[in-house]
Amino acid sequence: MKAETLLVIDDDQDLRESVIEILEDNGFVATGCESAESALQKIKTEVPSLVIVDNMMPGMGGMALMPLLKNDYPGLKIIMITAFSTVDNAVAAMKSGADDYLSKPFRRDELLVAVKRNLEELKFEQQLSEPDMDEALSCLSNQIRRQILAALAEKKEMRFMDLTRYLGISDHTKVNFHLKNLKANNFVSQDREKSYSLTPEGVKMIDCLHLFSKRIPS
Amino acid sequence: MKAETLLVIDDDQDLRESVIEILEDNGFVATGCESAESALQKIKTEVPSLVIVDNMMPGMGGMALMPLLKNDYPGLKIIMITAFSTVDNAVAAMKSGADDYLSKPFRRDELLVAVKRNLEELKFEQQLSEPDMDEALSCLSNQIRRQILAALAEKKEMRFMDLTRYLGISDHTKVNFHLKNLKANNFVSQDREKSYSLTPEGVKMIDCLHLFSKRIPS
DNA sequence: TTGTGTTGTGAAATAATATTCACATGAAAC
DNA sequence: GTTTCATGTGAATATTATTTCACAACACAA
Repeated sequence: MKAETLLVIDDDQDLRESVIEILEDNGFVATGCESAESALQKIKTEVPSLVIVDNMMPGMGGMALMPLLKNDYPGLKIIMITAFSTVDNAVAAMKSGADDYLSKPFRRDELLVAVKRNLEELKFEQQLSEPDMDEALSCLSNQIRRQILAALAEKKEMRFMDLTRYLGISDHTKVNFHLKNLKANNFVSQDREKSYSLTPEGVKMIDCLHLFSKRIPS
Repeated sequence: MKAETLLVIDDDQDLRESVIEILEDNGFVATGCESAESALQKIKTEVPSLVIVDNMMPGMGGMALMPLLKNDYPGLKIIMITAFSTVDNAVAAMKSGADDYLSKPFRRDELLVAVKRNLEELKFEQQLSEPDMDEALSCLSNQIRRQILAALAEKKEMRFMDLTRYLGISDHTKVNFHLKNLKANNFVSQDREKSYSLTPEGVKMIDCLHLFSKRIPS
């Protein structure tokens, strides 16, 4: 995994270089651009993980640049810095795609906190194709298993044959098959009395399903 | 399609009622709650399209309420209003899930513009045709397809062989197979120039994956 | 004891998914 | 024009997932 690079876009050379220095002092790899236009050019050859962009610049301003960047590089994190900050401006910046917003002058640690936090979030978001998501999703991709989870979420605890009848499935071994699968994935557990119930992980899965169906009402 | 309802959450009865009146004068259906807690309760029985929430309230504040709402009802639009607004507070509000932010006191038309704009956005987002859960989940249960979606989300647009190489898969027909699947499910489309990109539904799937990965790491 | 319902196992059959291979087309490069 | 790469198809194969079936242990009631 290659190092994350940061790009500082600001027409004020002093500020730009001092920001770069702060970042480099803290182990980041940072470069600079003096305008939005040159930044767009530069990013074509190397896409940074995060850009820090000034609002007011000759030519294209930071506010106009951000939608372009987010459009071409949706994963890119953007921190906007601005001298004459107002609430409205901050809200507009966030709506235009800024992930964070700093008012000038800012302290060195404010900058670093913002940078680190956003890089953390980026890393987190990039974890999309993780292995244990595999199991969870393939488990959930089966309708009967979803029904079982839903039934257990509803009834809290059920015995085997009650469950199969509840689901209206005639072949009990079929239910058993899926139940075993859920047990193996630790979404369902069986207590001493042979009753089945959701594990905490199972409850989480139900949660996910709810989010899903809310996000995908059909 | 039933009328959109708006919910105004504010402990200040005068302000709450005047906001509701403004909204009703303009043809909206609006109700009120005097606390975050009672709002959570109320929303369980009827989910509004948009909520207007005050920042400072006894008990749970608006800032704490928003993530809860966004978590349970991701489609819900939230406008935060606040008396002592600062840039930092506005930024924090937007990061916590606010879709818009108004400083008190606000003019009647500021409120109305914000409400209308957010309801427009909501309508727009809902117009995208919705995939169903079975298809969505079985599509997402395959790792390569998730990687393709993630790659396209990241790069916005890719040609076939670039995608194949990007994923590090030697057999291009394998990628083709999954790409065809994604195309068939309308998560990915191909433009005139043979480049592949996410459809709006595909973007939604990426969203769902994010929801997922935020929940799974226990 | 005999029957009846519950809860299970494992193997075999079947269905669904995924991978590989052999080949084809058209565009660009040499 | 020949080579090379990008893009793609369809059939054969391999792999997984799911269903079905035959059977068995146990409890409990008639």
